[in-house]
Amino acid sequence: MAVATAVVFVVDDDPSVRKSLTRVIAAAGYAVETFVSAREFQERAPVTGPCCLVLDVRMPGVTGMDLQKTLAQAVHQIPVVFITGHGDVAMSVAAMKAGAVDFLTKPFASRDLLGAIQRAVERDTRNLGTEARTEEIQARVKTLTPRERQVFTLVVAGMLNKQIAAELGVVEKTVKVHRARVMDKMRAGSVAELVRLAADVGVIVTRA
Amino acid sequence: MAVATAVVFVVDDDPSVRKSLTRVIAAAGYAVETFVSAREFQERAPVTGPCCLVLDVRMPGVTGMDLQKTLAQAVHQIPVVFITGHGDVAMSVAAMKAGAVDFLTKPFASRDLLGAIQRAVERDTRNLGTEARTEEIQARVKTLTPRERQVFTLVVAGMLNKQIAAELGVVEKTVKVHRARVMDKMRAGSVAELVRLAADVGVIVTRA
DNA sequence: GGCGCTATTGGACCTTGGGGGCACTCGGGC
DNA sequence: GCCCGAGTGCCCCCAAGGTCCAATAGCGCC
Repeated sequence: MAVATAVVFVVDDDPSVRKSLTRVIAAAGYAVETFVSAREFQERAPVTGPCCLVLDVRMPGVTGMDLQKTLAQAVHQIPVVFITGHGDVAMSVAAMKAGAVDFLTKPFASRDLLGAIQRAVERDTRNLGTEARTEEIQARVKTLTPRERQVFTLVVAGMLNKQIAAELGVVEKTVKVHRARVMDKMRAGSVAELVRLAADVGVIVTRA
Repeated sequence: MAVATAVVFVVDDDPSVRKSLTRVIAAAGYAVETFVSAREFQERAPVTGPCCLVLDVRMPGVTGMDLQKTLAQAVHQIPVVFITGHGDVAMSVAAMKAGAVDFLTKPFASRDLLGAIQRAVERDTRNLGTEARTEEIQARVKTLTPRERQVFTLVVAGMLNKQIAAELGVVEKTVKVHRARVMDKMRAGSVAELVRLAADVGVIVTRA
C-alpha cells in the first residue's frame, strides 16, 4: 500500500509516542523522521519527494495548529494528519477546515492512522505533480518579453492576428513574429496546447 | 451580508430548536424552510436558487450524517452546516471529511452559525454557477453527431485537419465540414474558445 | 415501396488566416 | 560599438473556412 519513497514526518514532544508511531509507520514501509517540536521541524531542510506530516495538536511552544497555519502560507502544502490525546470538537473542526487530512483521537487503531497517512501521501503526490507542471510552465512564461506576453494573452483569448495588431497598434507582421516566438518559448505545438498551458497558470481571458 | 434570495433549510426534530433557528436565520435576511426529518426534506421539490442546509446530526430515523451521504450522491451538492447537542470528535471529523462546511456544537453563538451559513451559501452560489455552465456546454456536446464528436476531440488535441483526416480515414475536406459544424454547434468563435469549452466538460486529450 | 430527413462523405474553387525566411530599422542598455 | 527587444516590408507556402454541388446510407413515415 505504501508508496516506497514517501517520507512521514512525526512531530510530537512525547518520546514514547514518537517511538511507537515510528515503529508502526516504518512497518508500513514509509521512511520516518521525528521531531520534538514544531520549531525543530521547520528548521529541517526543505522536502523534495512525496511526504506528509503527523502532528500532535498540543505541544509546548508552537502548537500543531500553529504549525498547520504556518505551513498553509508556504508554496508547497504538506498534508497534515493530526493526532491528539484530548481533542475537542471545535479544535477538530478548525483543523479540518484548515485542510487537515484527518484528526485522530488517542487511542486510535494503527489501521486508521495508516489509512490517513496513505490518503495524505496520495494527496501530496498529486499536488507535487501539478505544482511541478505549474512551475515548469511559469518558468517558460518568465522567458517571454513584455510584448510577447501581451501577444500570448491575446492569442489565448482567441483573437486573430489582425485583431491583435489593431489592439496593440502594430502591423500584422509584427504580431506574427511575436506569436511565433511565444509558440517557441512556451513549447506549444498548437494553439490548443497553448491555451491549455495558459489555463494551468491561470492566464486571465478578456472576452472569448 | 446575506444573499437576498438564498434559502436556508433547517432539518431538526426538535420544534423549539427549529423555532429559534428560524428566528435567528430569518433575522439575517435569509428565507427559511424547516423540516422535522430528513425524509420530509427529501420529499421537498428540488431546489432552484442558492441555498444551504442546517442539519441536526442526531435525529430519529435517518440521521443527519445519513442525509449528508445521500445528498453527496446527487448532482447538485447542497452545502451542509451541522449542529449537534452531543457531538464527538470522530463524528465531526467524519462530517468534515464528507464535505460539511462547518460542525457546530450547542450551545453556539448566533454569529458562528450565521458565519457558517454565509460561507455555505457562497459555496453553493459558486457551485451553481459552474454547474450551470457545465450543463450548458454538455447540452451543446449532446447535439454533436458521433463523427463530429470525434473531430471535436481531435481538434481540441491540437491536430491539423490533414492529421485528423488520416486518423479517421477520410479526406481533409470532410474534416473541414465536420469541424465547421462543431464550431457552430458548440458556439465557439475560435479554437481557443473551443479548447476552454472542452476543458470545462473534461474532454480527455490524447497527446498534445 | 417511395419520400424526406440526417449523417457522412467528397470534389472543385476561392478567400482568408497563420507561419517562416530574409533584410532592414530603431532605440536602450552595457 | 554591440546585443536585444521591437517593429516592418516582401514573398511564399500551407492551413482553415466557406460556397456550390453531389452522392450514399440509414431511418422513420405515409
